[in-house]
Amino acid sequence: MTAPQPAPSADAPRGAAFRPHERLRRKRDFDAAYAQGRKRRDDTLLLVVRPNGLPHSRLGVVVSKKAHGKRAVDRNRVKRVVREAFRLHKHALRGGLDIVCIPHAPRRGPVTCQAVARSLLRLVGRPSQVTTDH
RNA sequence: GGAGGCGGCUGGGGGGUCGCGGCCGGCCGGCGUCCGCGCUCGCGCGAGGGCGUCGGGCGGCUGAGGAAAGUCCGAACUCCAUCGGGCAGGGGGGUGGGUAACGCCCACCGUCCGCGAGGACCGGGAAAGUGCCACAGAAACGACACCGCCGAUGGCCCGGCGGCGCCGGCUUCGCGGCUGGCGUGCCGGGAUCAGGCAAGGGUGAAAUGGUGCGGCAAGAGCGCACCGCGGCCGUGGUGACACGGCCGGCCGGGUAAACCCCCCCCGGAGCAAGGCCCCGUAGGAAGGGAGGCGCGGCCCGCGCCGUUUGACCUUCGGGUAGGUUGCUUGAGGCGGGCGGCAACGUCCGUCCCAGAGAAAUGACCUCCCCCGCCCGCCGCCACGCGCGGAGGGCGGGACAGAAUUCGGCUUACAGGCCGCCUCCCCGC
RNA sequence: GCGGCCAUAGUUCAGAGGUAGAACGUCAGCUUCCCAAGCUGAAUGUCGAGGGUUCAAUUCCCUCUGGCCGCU
Repeated sequence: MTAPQPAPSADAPRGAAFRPHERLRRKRDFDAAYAQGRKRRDDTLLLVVRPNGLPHSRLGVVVSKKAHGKRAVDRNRVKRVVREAFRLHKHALRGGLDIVCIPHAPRRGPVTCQAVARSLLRLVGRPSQVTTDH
């Protein structure tokens, strides 16, 4: 296997949990990220990244009604997909960051877990993990 | 067999890997506190236990909908000290029931639609008053004129007849006969006047009830029959109303989802309600100030604060987007008995069934089920690339995600299942 | 989550139960050597969608759709 492939996994590895302390839960967390963070983007995601001084990273997801549709079920699906991608690949991402993840409006089909994972690895992937994925 | 009506139910199923929220029970670790024990004169140190709290990990149970949606009604609950009057304002509107309540539900009535099963209806009042009814049309709220029809009756004009009266001419001795004029009478005509009439008049959404017969000068509910309308009476029904009889000839419309009248209902805000805790150069400064605030459109009533201790208002300054509670046992679900046509009520048994908070039910794989398309194979064949069967490949399986909680309504929705009923065709 | 408001020409807005208007903009002509300004004239709407009341609805009523605002 070559560079950052997302785990194609029918059977996902154990230990890839996503706990409440790994989330951005307060408005001030988001505000701090917007005020001090750096933006990184590709054609799938827009990330706002800020070092948080913790041993682990924290993730917040922003899904607007304008970009992802009026129905709550669609927006919730996008959030779950992003969290799932983060959960399965956080070991391959740089630690100690607050990450606000804003998916772009989908063109051609829904937001998929694999596409989000690919973007995360490209934008905030851990450099030492590039060749040792498996 | 075909077409349709109504009601109810369901809303893919099994397995695997990795995850998420909540509750419960152990385990490990940190911190706080308390207890007693050992060493020590003591400060203190060490091992242990209880409680609380935080974090990690393990096990068990559990975790979206019929609409969770829209927020259109109604309530519960909480706060507004109390909710008490009146006005204003808003809402509802056949009748009788159901319900905690409702604008909801059930049954019935009426009108309209459908061959029918059935369906639709914001369905009180227009002789209490006001407003509006464009264009067209003779006329639109009054009806009266206009066009038009008639002109029976009384006049007028024209023609005819000959009855009568008067006057005259011719003839006759005369009676009489013929003839002319006037008046009168009768008949016919004119539609000229008085007058009669409301049938008809391209219109229009709507024109003083409709159809038919009689009647008349022409007509007209003028008369009659049926229908429609109104009134009275009787019968049935709790009632809306229905049926029957008699009477009135019917002096008139529409619109109240226009104002309005009648009857009934309604205080306001909303779980970001509200309670507790934590934090807080804090009970700050300046100016105005005798009244102000509480309830929110107004008034009254009532209560509270204030005019020495300064209520209240304006500006400046300061603090807040933390925790916890409210938070899920409820007009509750399921099963059965009884009452009721039904909505529903009642009794008994049984069950506990999501409680998040940048917001949990997800991701991926696989098998089955259903549907559509394509491929080749087999069988039937009234050969129509039609039907049936096993198989392979591809695609699809709706609407949609709890946020204080219920009762409704409305809107969205693939497919499937069940029950009752109607109409048409065929066979026996 | 709860509560409130709006939708009419390309844009900003009027409007009343009876064939829908203003301003700006657009287009054409005149004027100018040319442009601007000025003058003259013209084009234009399923009145957000569906249903109901009415003879008649953009207006009145109901249901949707889209958009905007507020909350300690």
